[in-house]
Amino acid sequence: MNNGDYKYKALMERLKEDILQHRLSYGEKIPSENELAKSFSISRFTVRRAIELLTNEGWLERRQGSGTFVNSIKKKHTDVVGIITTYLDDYIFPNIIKGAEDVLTANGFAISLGITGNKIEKEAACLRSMLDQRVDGLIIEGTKSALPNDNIQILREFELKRIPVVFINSTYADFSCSSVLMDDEKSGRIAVEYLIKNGHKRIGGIFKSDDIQGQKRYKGFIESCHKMGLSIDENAVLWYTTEDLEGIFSREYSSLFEKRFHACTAIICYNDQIAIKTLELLNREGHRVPEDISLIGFDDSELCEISCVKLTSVSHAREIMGREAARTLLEVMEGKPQTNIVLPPKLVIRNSVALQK
Amino acid sequence: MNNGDYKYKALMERLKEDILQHRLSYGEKIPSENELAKSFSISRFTVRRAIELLTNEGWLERRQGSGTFVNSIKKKHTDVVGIITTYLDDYIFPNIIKGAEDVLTANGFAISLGITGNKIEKEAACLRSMLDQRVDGLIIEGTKSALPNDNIQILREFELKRIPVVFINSTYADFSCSSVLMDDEKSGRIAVEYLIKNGHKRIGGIFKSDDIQGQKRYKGFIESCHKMGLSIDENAVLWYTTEDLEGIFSREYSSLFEKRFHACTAIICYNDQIAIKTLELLNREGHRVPEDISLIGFDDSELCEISCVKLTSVSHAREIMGREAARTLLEVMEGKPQTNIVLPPKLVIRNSVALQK
DNA sequence: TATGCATAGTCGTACGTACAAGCTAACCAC
DNA sequence: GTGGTTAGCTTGTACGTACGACTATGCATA
Repeated sequence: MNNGDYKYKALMERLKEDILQHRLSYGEKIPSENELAKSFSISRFTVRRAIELLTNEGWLERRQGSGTFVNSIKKKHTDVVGIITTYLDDYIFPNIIKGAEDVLTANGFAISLGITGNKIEKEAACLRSMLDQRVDGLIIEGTKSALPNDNIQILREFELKRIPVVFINSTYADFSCSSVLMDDEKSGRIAVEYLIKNGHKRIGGIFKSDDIQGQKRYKGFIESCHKMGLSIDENAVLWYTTEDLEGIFSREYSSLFEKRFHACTAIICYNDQIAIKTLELLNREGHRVPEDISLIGFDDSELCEISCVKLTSVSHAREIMGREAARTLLEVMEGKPQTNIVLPPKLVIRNSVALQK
Repeated sequence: MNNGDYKYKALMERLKEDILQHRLSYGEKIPSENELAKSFSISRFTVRRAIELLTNEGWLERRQGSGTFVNSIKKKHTDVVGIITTYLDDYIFPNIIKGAEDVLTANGFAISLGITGNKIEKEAACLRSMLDQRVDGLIIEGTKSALPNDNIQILREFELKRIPVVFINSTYADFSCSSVLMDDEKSGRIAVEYLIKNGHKRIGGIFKSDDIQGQKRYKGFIESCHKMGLSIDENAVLWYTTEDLEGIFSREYSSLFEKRFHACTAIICYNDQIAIKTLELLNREGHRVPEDISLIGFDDSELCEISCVKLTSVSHAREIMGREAARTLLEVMEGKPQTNIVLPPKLVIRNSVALQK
């Protein structure tokens, strides 16, 4: 025995490895303490120490009078699943979480919740907390998914510990796992095609740059524009980040707004929240929606119905996304392979788009 | 040593008791293994076994070379706080949860979420899951708070394990702990007084019977009626339970509705959800709100703004309740005494109440 | 065939001993 | 006084031994 590598630790490692390599399989009885002691030339005390620690960690289960058995995976479960989203209290997030909650609690899982506020440091804290809590699985909506993200390091720890992860709404470029997404490019295309069908030719857009969803919706937007033979005025595409949100709709910036969009007959807004803010700004500046300018949003949230002008929007699956994410997670937890689900959006027509003559 | 009561368990119990009774205080060094062995006339091996188990449970901390110390409370923490509410995705619940989430994560706590759907069995499952997860504290909105509830048995386990509990919205009659409530009686009074001020004399009500909030709002309702010299037509007070909800607003029952409320000029509805459903039913039957009949709701939720007739409602503290509940919980976790906070409601006037001539 | 009992094998508790590793405080040399 | 050394304390690892508690199995008996 050399400095630091103790016999009981060696035995623990050996047994763990045997389990991971399936030399010992779940439910199987391992050799008795005396046998292990003899074959490793150590005392029974030391064997017991190793087995005790492995039992605490959930690898083994001892039955007095019978023997020691490799634990079935189930027993290692904490029966807690983590859900990390950017927001909780507004917009479509309560619905997504509820969908997941429905499925998970029906399957006997408790839920640990993390809210990032779309801040990378908060995401890191949430992820680490989930690891500390030893969740059995994780549903996560990525934070600033279009930017390089250091938290992938922490996600790799989930991989190492064989904790399944399902992404919703977006994925990180450098991390492969299951996902449940909207077909955001299609959403973008649907929006543009509807506007063009209504005679609009000069279409502006407001998109979120730090978010994959924003980029994909933009991609659908330009694709459809090209396909339909419309040129894109890059001046009429406004990009913003999470941190810009308050600024761009403030009074100081309304002249900027005017300048960028004055030639447009319609604006595609990254989501309903932006669409409503745009609507308010336009009204403030004396423009009427949809008579002077048409608006279209995304996600078909409750916001669409709140304003006086009911907002036309491209739908988000919401509860269904939550349910699908939970279902996918449960499948992966049972050993099934990764899957990537893409949900189809639908146009929900209301009153914010007018026919352009 | 007699059957079953082992020496190491006896020592464990003794040490635990010493800690709980503050004969050993946090951070203090306990006698060395050899001393304990001598004074209890057991071997050092047995002492080590007891101390090892207590260390695993978080009571003690060993430092090689220094000694064994009573753990400061902090170390026993899982840093997880449970939140159990009846619903999650709609109404005011996202706001309440968000308020609590804000405060808790700012203080380094993770959140475990339980949703009961106002079902007692689901509440039991949530509570047990929280115990399994060893949460450090619990914020709970009671399920069917006006009915006797067996889950108090489980809540007593929280008491035993010294896990602080804070109730929101309502409390259970037989279980005393901290709470953050709305002043629901006052809410009821405010609603009635506003209607009376607007000339209404025949006021009906729809209240939830399985819920303390429902009973308190009703109490405020009748108190104010008596004070203002109005008699109450019991026929015009409709009680319902969680399970009735779909039924009473269905088409088959609209004649019942008609019969109960035909003499009323105004109806006080248990909450905005009920008010909106009542509004829809009344519209369906050809009554106009507020011209033919006035409506008033509770909780000042987003629903108030959604319908074509904006709903006058008595406010709920929402985020503030969540924040206060979290703040209270953190205080109790730090050893401060129980507190019961009552938040004041406010009337939010919109368009669903007309002046009665 | 069904029942009950003895038994061998397993883990659980408990003792004693020895030495290693880590920490602290007292001590001594400067 | 300062700084390094060391003695003596603590917990950690490891051995051997003994017996108790529990389980499964198979044999003897009814």
